[in-house]
Amino acid sequence: MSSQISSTTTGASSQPRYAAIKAHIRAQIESGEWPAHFRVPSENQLAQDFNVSRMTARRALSELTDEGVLMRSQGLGTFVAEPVPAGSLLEVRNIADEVAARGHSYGNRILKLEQTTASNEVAVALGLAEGAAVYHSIIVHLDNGLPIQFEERYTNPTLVPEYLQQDFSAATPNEYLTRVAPLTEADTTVEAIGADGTVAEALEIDSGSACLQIWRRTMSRAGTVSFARLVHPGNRYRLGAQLRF
Amino acid sequence: MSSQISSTTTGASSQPRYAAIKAHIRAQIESGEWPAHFRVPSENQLAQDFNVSRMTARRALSELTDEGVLMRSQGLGTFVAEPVPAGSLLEVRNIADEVAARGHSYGNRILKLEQTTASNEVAVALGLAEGAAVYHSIIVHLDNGLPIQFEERYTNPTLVPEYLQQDFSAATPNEYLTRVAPLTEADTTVEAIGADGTVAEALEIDSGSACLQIWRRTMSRAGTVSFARLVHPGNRYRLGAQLRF
DNA sequence: CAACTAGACTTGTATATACAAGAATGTACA
DNA sequence: TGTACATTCTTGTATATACAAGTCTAGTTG
Repeated sequence: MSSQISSTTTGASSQPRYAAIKAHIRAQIESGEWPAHFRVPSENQLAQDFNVSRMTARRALSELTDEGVLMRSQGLGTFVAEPVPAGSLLEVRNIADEVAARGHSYGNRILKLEQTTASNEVAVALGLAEGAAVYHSIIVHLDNGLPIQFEERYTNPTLVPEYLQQDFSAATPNEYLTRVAPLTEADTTVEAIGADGTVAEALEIDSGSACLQIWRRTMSRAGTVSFARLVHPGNRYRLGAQLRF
Repeated sequence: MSSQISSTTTGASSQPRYAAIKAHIRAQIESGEWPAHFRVPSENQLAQDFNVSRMTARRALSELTDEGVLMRSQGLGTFVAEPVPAGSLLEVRNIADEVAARGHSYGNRILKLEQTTASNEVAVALGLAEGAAVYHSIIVHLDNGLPIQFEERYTNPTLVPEYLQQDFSAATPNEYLTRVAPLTEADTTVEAIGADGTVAEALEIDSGSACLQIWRRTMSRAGTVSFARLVHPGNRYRLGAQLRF
């Protein structure tokens, strides 16, 4: 019943031997044969079944553990892990939609809309050379007339050439960008900061008061589209996410 | 010329030998000594420097590669990867693991561990009657001795009766809870606040300075297990997430 | 019966060794 | 000059071995 691997030589050709063991285990789990908490064969057992050394069998189990597929416990054994949530919550949502969903009126103030040269930080984030031309916009979003988000955005002009000509009082940058350059990926970082002078004035809050700052790099197939810094007054905004296991 | 291993016994005591190598490499990178794209010593070089076998040095490099800290290329060498954002937003992760993953030492201070009665807010969150008995704990988590998280937690005693008897210096509440009551779902809310007196003192920061506050309700099959408020100093913590579309 | 102990598992760490395979640098030869 | 080859780095795969350490079971002992 056990599959016998014939070739003695190590660096066979196509794929390493531990990959075959990983594939086998994955197949059992995906077929439902091995449910969550099922105890998978031990290292020694797998080594025997697949005719490899224990260290090779171990590698298969270790990698699957790192990948969240299995769980191991010294002395007990190796078990199939709970299925992962995988679902990406915390969608990249349009602030205007969010305000509308609350039944409030949306508005904005465009503080800046210009072409400038990329600083080192911006260049790295957008994958451009330092000093390259980039579009730069600063917009304050209003919820029932009250500032709710300070948006500073750097956009890649090679991917979105008509950015500066847009009417952002009609459609937000986010809305426009997702239409012209469908997103494939986004890096998001959340941190707490004290508002500096510029932000405080724009959001009509005291300088130094706690704000939620979100950095977001959005990428489409062609490259990094845009790099935005979104600042919310701490007491007027919350980020929510629901995770499932 | 071959490395002479003095101590014959393998499992020394505190931490494995490859961990020391990982920590060393991390330190060089974090100090700026080794910038992005810097070529790190080869497996053989590290093996010699740290007086371990090549396979042990290799393990350190491999794990750091899996963690996104390094990049390897057969025939060329091992290089420092582009810096990536910290913390992971989506997964409900153990703060102790997160600290350990950074190669830092974890510690905590238990400020409170008691049984009390549920306020209205707590009762609603846990699905209990107002005034019902709940467990209440306050713990400060340390990263290299520096406070990095203030954790205030209310736990449902009907689901986790032995909560108060746990030794939280050994396993964090998160760790313990996920063991005894496997999670099925979690609500997470992130906001920015100014630190109040209690939090400021516990985190050793100035009162009023910006903090990331995370509310998290964790549910298992049997009901709502726990309701936690996690406060991070804004300048010592970031939440990151990578979303795919 | 309870408590301890010894063994038989398990995973975890560490080493020494071998060969495969990618990449760079030199050197010899046409 | 330039191509081909050998050398020497590097990382990647695989094995055999040893001991450490966690967990359970069965047997022994008080």
